[in-house]
Amino acid sequence: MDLYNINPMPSETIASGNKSAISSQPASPKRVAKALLDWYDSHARDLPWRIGPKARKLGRRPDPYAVWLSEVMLQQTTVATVKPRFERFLKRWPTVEAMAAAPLDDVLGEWAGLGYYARARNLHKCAVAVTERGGFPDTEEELKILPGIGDYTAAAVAAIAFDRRAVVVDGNIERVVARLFAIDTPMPGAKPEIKARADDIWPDLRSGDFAQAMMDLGAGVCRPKTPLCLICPISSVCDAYTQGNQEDFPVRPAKKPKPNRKGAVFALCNGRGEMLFERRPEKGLLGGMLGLPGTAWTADQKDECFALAPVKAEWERVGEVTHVFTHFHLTLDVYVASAPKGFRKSSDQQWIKPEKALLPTVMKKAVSITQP
DNA sequence: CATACGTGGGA
DNA sequence: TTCCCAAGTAT
Repeated sequence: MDLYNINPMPSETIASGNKSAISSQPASPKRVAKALLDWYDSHARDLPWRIGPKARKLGRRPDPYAVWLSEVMLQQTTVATVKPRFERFLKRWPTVEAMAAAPLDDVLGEWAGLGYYARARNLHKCAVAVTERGGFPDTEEELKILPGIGDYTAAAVAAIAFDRRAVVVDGNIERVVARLFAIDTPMPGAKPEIKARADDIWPDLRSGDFAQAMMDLGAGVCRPKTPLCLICPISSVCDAYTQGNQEDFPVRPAKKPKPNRKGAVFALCNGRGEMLFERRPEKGLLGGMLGLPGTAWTADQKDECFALAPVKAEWERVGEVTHVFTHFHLTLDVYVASAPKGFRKSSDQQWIKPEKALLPTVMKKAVSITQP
């Protein structure tokens, strides 16, 4: 017998987590929403971009700029990673106008290490667009037009920053709803059904708090592995919990294996402790970021890669680095040389002290093994 | 609809 | 170690 497949205990005997739990039927949408909002009132996470439920009820609203910035940073990125980076961004550019006025390369540099660099390019583009129109739009429809703002972010900003009723569906809410209604359609086909079921229980009031309540529940209670159903405020109306198979939802298709790719990068050093970097093409992998010059990254490694080196020199192989991208494994040979006399960098290249270069992680790894 | 697009942390 | 995946978007 599954540990969790039991009847709900009397609320007094359960951890303080679900004092606000729904105790009995009927499980109307309104009761589900109330149970989650009550739970949020006492269990909301304290996050730097968030106005907590108490202050929110007193009329305080979060800065749309901060909400937007946090939502973009949180796309496919953990809260723990985002927290300090969000603080740095907000300190450096306190307003959307300030960010819009900054050079794109500064925004990319501040983003270095966070991944999915199209987000940073779109972040800057969006800041410019918002500044031109005099501020953030306050509807889902208008938000979704902006660069880097899709279904999720448009709904999240509309709900959290502007208190619009918007059905917000991220990975957490997807999981909560899939379990709540035991939706066994495989992802991503289940998305329309999940959105519809979320819509059913979504309240007209406190839409933003409800979105955050669902996300907090998904992150801390209705977790992907070993969900804490015993302290869940809505376990008694959860179909998956009733069936005892909460971990089976949502249903995900088997993942495909990642192919291997190889390449080489060339670390050219000058006499001033600097290294030669170049700006990567605007589109594609690590687009717009600084990196070491090198070969393309392909399935078959070529023996003679030195044609792609920045200059003919005494290249010494110092080792290799491995890195895992979303869709492939990379092994990078790393070569080092001193710039020959009379070497002239091209206009798209720049000399930077390696410890000061703002680089994507894979490039940081490559640079690190060139250091003594 | 499928694929490209990063990274780090936890089990 | 290996696998999973975290507040997705663009094409």
